[in-house]
Formats: sequence, C-alpha cells, structure tokens
Amino acid sequence: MSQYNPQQIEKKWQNIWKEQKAFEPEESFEKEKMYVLSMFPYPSGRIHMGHVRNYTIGDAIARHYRKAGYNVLHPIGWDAFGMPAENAAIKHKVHPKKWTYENIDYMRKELDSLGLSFSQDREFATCDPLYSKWEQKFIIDMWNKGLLYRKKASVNWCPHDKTVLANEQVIEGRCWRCDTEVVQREIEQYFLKITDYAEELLQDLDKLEGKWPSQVLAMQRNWIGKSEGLEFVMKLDSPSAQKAGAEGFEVFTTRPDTIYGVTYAALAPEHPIVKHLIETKALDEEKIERIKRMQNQNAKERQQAEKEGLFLELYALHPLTGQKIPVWVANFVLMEYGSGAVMAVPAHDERDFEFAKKYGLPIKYVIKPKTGELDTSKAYTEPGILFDSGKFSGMRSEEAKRAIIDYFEKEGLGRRAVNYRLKDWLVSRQRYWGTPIPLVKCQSCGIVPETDLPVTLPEDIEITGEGNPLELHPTWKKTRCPKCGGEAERETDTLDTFVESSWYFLRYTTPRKYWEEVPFRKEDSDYWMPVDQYIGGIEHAILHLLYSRFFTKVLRDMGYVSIDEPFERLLTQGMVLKDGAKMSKSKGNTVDPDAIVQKYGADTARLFILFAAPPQKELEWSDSAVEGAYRFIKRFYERSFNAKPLKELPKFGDLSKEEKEARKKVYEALKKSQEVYAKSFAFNTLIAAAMEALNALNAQNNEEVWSEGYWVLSNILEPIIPHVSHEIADRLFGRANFAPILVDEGALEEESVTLAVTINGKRRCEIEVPKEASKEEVLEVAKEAAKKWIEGKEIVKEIVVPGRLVNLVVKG
RNA sequence: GCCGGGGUGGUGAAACUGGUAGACACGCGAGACUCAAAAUCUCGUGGGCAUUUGCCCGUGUGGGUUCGAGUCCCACCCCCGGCACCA
Repeated sequence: MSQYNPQQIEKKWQNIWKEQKAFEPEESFEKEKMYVLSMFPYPSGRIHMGHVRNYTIGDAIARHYRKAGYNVLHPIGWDAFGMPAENAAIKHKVHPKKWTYENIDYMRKELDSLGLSFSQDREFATCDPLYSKWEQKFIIDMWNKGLLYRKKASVNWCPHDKTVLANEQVIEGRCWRCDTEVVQREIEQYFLKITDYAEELLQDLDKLEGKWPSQVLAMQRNWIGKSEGLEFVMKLDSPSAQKAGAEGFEVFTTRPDTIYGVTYAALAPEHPIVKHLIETKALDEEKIERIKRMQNQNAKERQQAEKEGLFLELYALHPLTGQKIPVWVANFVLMEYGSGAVMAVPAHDERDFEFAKKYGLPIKYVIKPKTGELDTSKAYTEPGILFDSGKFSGMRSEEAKRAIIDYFEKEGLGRRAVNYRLKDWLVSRQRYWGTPIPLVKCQSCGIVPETDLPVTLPEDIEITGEGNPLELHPTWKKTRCPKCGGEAERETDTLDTFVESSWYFLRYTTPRKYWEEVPFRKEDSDYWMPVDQYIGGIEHAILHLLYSRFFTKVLRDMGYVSIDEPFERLLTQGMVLKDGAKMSKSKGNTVDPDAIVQKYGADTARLFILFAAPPQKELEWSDSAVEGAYRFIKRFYERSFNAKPLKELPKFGDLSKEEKEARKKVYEALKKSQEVYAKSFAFNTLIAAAMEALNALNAQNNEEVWSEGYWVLSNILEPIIPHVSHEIADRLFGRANFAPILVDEGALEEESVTLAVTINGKRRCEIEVPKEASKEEVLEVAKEAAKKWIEGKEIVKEIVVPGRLVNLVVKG
C-alpha cells in the first residue's frame, strides 16, 4: 500500500490525457452527442474560485456523459476583448494584445492544473483575427439586411481626455482618470435591431420553461417588458399646432379605460415638439433654461430627481370630448419608451397624480371600485367601473379597454398597439481593444461594407486614456472605398464585446481546420447545437443570454443555423462566499485556487466545491471542510488496496449482513449518480451517497465486495475527482469499469424492512417485518410492539404505508 | 413598490410525487494507538427533563386541511437576487 500523493497522481494523469488527446470530440456524427458548455472567462490574469466552481460543474457533467458513451463537446475559449486590457495599458504601459495573450497563457495553465477535460483543438480567443473575420461577416450581413443601423445617441464624454466613458468609468459624475466633469454628448452610434425580435424572444421563453431557472425566465420577461394598449394622436388646437410645428403628437396608453380622466398631456424633454419650441424661441428664456437642465441630466440622475415640469403654452384636444387640455413637459416622461409623450390621468396614475398635485392641475376620477368608496386623496390605479365616460360609463375596466380601442379603430382615431421596454442594442464603442466595425465611410457612396476581411487593429498604437487610438492613428483609417475605389475612411468604432460572446458557442462546433473557410460548418452546428447544458453565473441572466438568443435567431434567418434557441438547459451557479461576503480583492477575503491545488491537489478542490453546497446555491468557503474533503480522498485511495484487481464484476453467494449492507450502499450511490445527472445536479448528495458506501465497505472485510465497491465508486467519482479515480480504476480494473454500469437491483433488495409505528401520528417505536408481509401481519406485529401505548384504548383507524410506517389512530 | 428565490442543529447541508426531520460532512466531546504530540481509528453529538427503561419540545411566525405537514392552503415577518417614473 502506498501513501496518497495528489501531486504525483495528478501530474501523471494530466500528462496522459494530454498525450492521448483524451478530450477531443469525435468528428463523425454517428453517436449521440452532448454539448456541455461553461461560460468562457475573461482573461483577467488569474482564475478565481468562481471560475473553479463553474468549470468543475461543467467538467463533471462532461466527464459523466463521456463515460456513458456520448460524443461530448466540452470546449473552452477566451472572451478576450474589453476594457480591462486598455486599463492595464494605461496603467502599466503594456500593449493590450500582449497583456491579453499572456494572461491567457497563464490562466490556461491554471485551468489545466484542475484536470478539466476541455478540447484543446477548439480553443480560441475572441481577439484572434480569424474570429473577428467571421464576426465582421455577420455584422456586414446584418447591415445589408437593415438589422444594423446608425442613430444618434448620447454618451458620457470627458472633455479633457476627449474620450467616451463607460458608465463604470464615471464616478459621481466625473471622469475616473482626470476628475473632469462628464457631459452628455450626442454622437452617431450603431444599433442592432433586437426589437424586431422582441416578440419571438418573449414567446420562445415558454419553450425553455422547466429547463432554465424560473428566475432567469422571469428576468428576461421583465426585461423585454411587453405591454398592450392603445396608440393615438393627440391633436393640437390650431394656434398650438402652428407654434409646435406639428399637427399633434402620438401617445400610448395601457389604460384606455381611463381616457375620460385625461386632464393634461406631458412630453419628454427630448420630444421633437419641445426641441422645436426651443429652436424657435417660442418660450421665454427662463423656461428654455429649465428644460435644458432637464435634458442634461442622465438617466440615473433623472430617476432620482423629483418630478418636475412646466407648461409649454400649448393645448391639445381630447380625442373623444374635444376638450382643450394643457400640454406640459415633464422629466418623468421617457423619450425611449413609447412615443415620448403621455396622456396624463392623475386620478388613476400615481405619477400623474403627484405631478398634478405639485402644479395644481385638475384631477378627474372616471373609475370607481366595484365595492367600497373612492378615496380621492390618492390615485385609484386598480381596475373598476367606469363613470362620467360617455357611452362607456358603467362598463368594467377590462370590457371598456376593448370597447374603447375598438371605437378608436372604427373612427380612425387610433389603433391597438404593443410596446416593449426592450431597446435596440447599442453595439458601437469608441475604443481600441475590440472588433473593428467593418464599414467604410465614402464621400460619394456613403457607408460601404469592407470586402477584404478581417479588418484588423493596428498594433503600433499607444493607449493613454486620451482620445481614441484608432482615430488618432496616422494611417489606419485611410482606405479605399470597396465600391468606387475612391479615397475613404474606416469606421473607427469597435464592437461591444457582448457581440463576441453571442456566437462563440457556434464556433466551437466546428474543428479548427475549417476556421479559415467558414465561421462554422452548417453540418457541425446542426449536429451539436443546441448546447445541451450551459453553465454560468446568474449575473449573465439578462444581457449575455438575451443577446445570444437574439444572435441565434438572426443567424437562423440568415441561413447559418437551423435552431431557434441556443441553450437547451441552463444551470446558474451560485456565488462563492467567504465570511458571508462575495470574495473580492478589495475585501481581502479571497482564496487563491493555485494555493489550494498546490496544498491539497485538484481533486480536493473539486470535491470540496461540489460537496459544500448544491451548484445553484451560494457556497461558503470553509478551510476545515476542505481538509475534510482531502481526508475523504485519502481514505478512498488508501482503502482501495483492500480491493483486488478484477476484469469483470463478481457474482455473490451468501453474504453477511455487513457485506449485504455494503453492496446495497454501493448500488444506492450508483442510482443516485444516475438521478443527479438527469435532473438536479445535486452533486453534494451524490458525494454523500459515495461516502456512505465507502463507510459501509469499511464495516466489512470481503475482498470481492471491496472490489465491486471500487468498480462502482471509482466510476461514479471519476467526474468529480478524476485523477485519483483514474489512478485507482487503472490499477484495479484497467479502467474497464469506465463504462455504463447496471444497477444490481438484487443488491438493493432486503428480506425485511423496518417500519416506524406511530400512534396518532406520533412516532413510538420501530418494527422489523419480512418484505412480503401482508397488511394484517404488519398490523399484528405493530400492535404487539406498541402495546403499552394502545392498551385500554380503541383503535379507530389503521394505516399501513408499505416500506414506511404504520399509523394507529386511537381514542380514549 | 413589482417580479423571482429562500428561512431546517454550533456550521455547510439532506429529506423521492405529504409518510421515521437532521443523511453526509465540518466543528465539538470522549476513548484507542503514542514517552508525548501530530496523523489515523472508534464511539457520541437538535434542545430540554429524567438515575435507567423513557417523556416533552422542535423545520421563520400565526392559523387551516389531513390518520399524518419541513413538504399542501391562507395571512404575516425576515433575508437574498433582479427590475424600477415603462404611460
């Protein structure tokens, strides 16, 4: 017998796996496939415990299915573009490319040390030009389809550094680098029309029901934010129309039933009518000044600000009554939602109510509760019965909504409409370290797609944090128009890094040797997609997953893939905590994965992380529990010398009670393992079952029972603690046991069963009866055993739950 | 505020479609081995009462359904995550 030496065993097996290329998927499409994917990491420099958890979970699943005979795709890559590389460049004067690839090399070694079964062939970084090439192709396709378009949008602008700032670079309204006050500046940006897919993105969530966490589905539904209602034009009276330079303005409401309660209208500060009034100086200086101040607030500030507005000296006409109603501008009306204008019903909307109170605007109730009194000290926002609403009076809200919309449609006043909270996806970034947008600006042809892909980044740049390096580069942006051959300029914006992560899972489906010719082969994606099991942090529940779903649908419509949804099943893992808080450098409560691997080995790290909590839950780090995991593996290894080598499973004759118990626990663990991968991923319970089995094996000394136990246990523990499992299984069985094992139902059977006896539901004692005992026999034994509790009492009911308990209901 | 998910020993957690609450670990206590310690092994470990056989209480709180509730229903409290002036 030898000592457990994790360093030696782990190194040995990692080398063997590497040499044998043990984790490459087969290129043929014959076997049943299993695509297991953990979200790829950003190469920040070192891995952290969150990564260890994510990749250990994915690895266990991948190894399980590989062992079960599936063709498994379990790839890894690097989400390699993004701001931290530029920040490092500013701080340490190191080129983003160098920094990124060095980090990747280091982190790859760290991941390797954990014994993760990734395909080596299919690894890539999203900053590889070969990846950009195809991303740029997609972007051009989308441009040609009109899915990518340009529109002005406001950005955070630092006047000192002459650069656009991301929200996280704005600290209390000031630039993170130079502390200059940040201003909002409108520039031309690129958007992807995700709103074209809003309805499908919403509908298809139903297909994921039961396969994705309900929480994530709910978050996506909220984010898309569908609402149905009435859309109509509020006409301005003629003097107002002249002043406003418009006949009227469009409004949207989800409460057409409250339309007779409209007492004013409100426009967003950015509304075209408001802009027109300012340009034509139709309002006095002071009012213009106040509107401009509202416009200058960014979204966050405006949210926190108090409701504010002013009368625009315009009157609109109520669409049904023709009454004149005042038009205001209000800071709580959002230009991005609906049409940037609302019909205000203060009696039945809290915001409108608050605003009306502040400015003394009339409040007119038109809905009353079905029962009880109307409280006129606040807005009544519930549905109810209409009154003072013309011919619609007396209707209930639901009915009135339909009737009023129908009436508007019939009279040509407005239409039934749907609105989404979801906005188009702003994909352009004024940064260096990203995928260049492959478009060229030509004086005579306008914006023209590049034909020679990929458009690569220039490397001779300096990143200082001032200005945009692509803009400042002396020659890079000078080019020829692909259409007319004349002088032209390249687009200097790069793409949001969420674009890269929106299709990386498709790239993996195709072997590296085709990467030059195609983004991925259709036959490969048809075989491998969708991803069968996706694993990642809940923090990506909305954006990454929504963008990936959108991208998949667009690629489908462009003929690249045949699926509607990219991720069949989703598992969102919980955070890793220490001392009750998320591990972070600033809190100083991090645990370095490398140190754990060095001290205890990768198997211990993996076992602890899967044992300490179910994957979906938060995991509290515990040094002593890590020790416990190490001790288990040590026992598992050392006791393996109680087993003798086998070529196949032995047959058993008569066995002692302990021997039978050991076999039973072993097969219970096997059964548990099958359940865990099929449903819950509760690795903690699978590990507990394996521990019970090892404890039971240790309570007997039949060498063949030991051998059978290790045949099964080293199989089911292989996904979790692969190195030691391979070591043991190789020595004892030549790894012949790494194949599906049937549960020996005979080992699970028992001749007698223990039943609890409860009197009036209260547990009193236990009885042991033969397995086949009839109900009458069981009751007889139970009554005898429970004699002292039922003596002199009347039994009014007898309940026997087979294999569980007996309940006697007594009276007196 | 709205939408999700949770509250079980000293700790991390188990408990299948209502059926012996606390599996498996960590920690702690006792013992064995040892000159001693570490390591390892064995036993014990929800709380309270009791000399023992035992008895009572116990899954956030209060009600309910049921022979039987951690599990189902109603009301409430607390914690976590997300969204939030979305008309």
